[in-house]
Amino acid sequence: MDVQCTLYDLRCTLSSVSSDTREPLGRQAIVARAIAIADERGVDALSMRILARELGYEVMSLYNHIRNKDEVLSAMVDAVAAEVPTASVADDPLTAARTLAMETRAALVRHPWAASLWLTQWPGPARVGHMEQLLATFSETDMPPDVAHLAFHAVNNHVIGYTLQEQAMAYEAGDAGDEIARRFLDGIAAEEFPHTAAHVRQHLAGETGSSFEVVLDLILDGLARMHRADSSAVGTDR
Amino acid sequence: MDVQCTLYDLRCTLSSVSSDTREPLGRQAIVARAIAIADERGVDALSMRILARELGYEVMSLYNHIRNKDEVLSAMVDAVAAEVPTASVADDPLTAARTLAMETRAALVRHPWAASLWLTQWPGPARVGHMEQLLATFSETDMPPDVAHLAFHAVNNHVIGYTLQEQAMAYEAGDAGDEIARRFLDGIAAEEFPHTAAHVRQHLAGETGSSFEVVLDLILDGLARMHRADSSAVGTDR
DNA sequence: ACCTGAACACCGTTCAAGT
DNA sequence: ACCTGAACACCGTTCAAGT
Repeated sequence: MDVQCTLYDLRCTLSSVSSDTREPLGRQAIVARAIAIADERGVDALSMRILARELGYEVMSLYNHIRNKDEVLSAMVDAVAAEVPTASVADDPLTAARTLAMETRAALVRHPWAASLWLTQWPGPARVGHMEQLLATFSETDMPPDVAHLAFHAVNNHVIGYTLQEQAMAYEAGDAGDEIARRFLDGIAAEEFPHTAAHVRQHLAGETGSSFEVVLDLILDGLARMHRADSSAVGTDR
Repeated sequence: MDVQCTLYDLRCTLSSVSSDTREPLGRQAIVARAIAIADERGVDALSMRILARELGYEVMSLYNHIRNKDEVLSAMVDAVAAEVPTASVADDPLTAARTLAMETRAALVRHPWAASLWLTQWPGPARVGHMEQLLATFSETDMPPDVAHLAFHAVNNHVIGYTLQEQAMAYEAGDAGDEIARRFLDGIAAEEFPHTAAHVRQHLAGETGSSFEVVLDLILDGLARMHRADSSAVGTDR
């Protein structure tokens, strides 16, 4: 027993002196590595076993620091939510909402796996903070509460829905996102589906740049108009 | 060899006469059963092994009729797309687009697993038909092509984004969708996140019924206004 | 032509044992 | 306190053998 202790201590000493290249395991290190893997190779390539190997540990060691894989995924999205900068207080509420939407989208584009997890994973603190912020900006407008409620969902849906849709399009293609559109075009009978063929061709021609912003503005303008119509009570709308 | 053939034939005869309760295997039967399982227990509960067992076959038999699981999933969404009734030709284009959006949403609500597959799975014939139809209705308006292109994405994003978002909310709760909202409310500090707490309370109070339609109309109105502004060239907009 | 047993290379997670 | 070997109950898919 004396011997055992000595050997153990020796090993600890040795490893602390040098030789042990791996960083200490912990929730933060795990999540950071998971994000790196998902960024590089997609969420599908993220397994607990691979995650552990890349960290230099065995699979089971992870469970000393996190409850299960779901907790890792939750923490990953929350990290993305934390990347979204808080909107400037100086701006008027609606443009603050606009830039918040743009920044959220930017974060989701930086981490293409995040949009779908955003929907399915239980919201962590950063996500709740993000909600709070968007809701706060709408409450600073003079929208009535029910319109503000609506505004939150409309903007949120657009940000996530648009990004998901876009990423689904580019999913299988490598950097050349066109590849997939071209393959799709080849697959359908252009004479039977003329509008679809034309639509895809518009995409290939790149005539579809900033539609995220255009639709976002359309929604925000619609909301502004809505509450203006509301507050002017009797409609001298036109 | 003679004996073998006889035995085999005998078994075939017997089974065709009675005894063999299971229906013949085929692409259609497989997809139908897969949809039934996903409807009842969710997509996560759908494995090839379970699917085969419920059909009365071994797993590997499935691969005589379909290439892989992905093909099954693709066929499942396409079946949902096929459920969406074609819009009446009598309506004016924008209301036709509106009812098409509503019907699509209804189909996605009937099959809660379908919305996320809609985004990730390669579109089959019914999905292409669905695209074609929505694009066709917008092209029948007098929108310029670029606005029609935008309209397609805006409406599509809303339908899928809204439904996904909504289902994410109700995901873990059983029939009582409130359960999850209440749990969320308990989890956050109401004084730190007042707007978020208020928002969730609005949901619990049920003050949030038809927001899908309201936002849809907001988008469609915005689009109509947009092309009206476009076509009247010089803006006598107000 | 269609069904299937055995096998392969994976999963996430638990539990008891190690230091 | 933290790490880990062995094991459990799953996956999707292939291949060669059966009738």
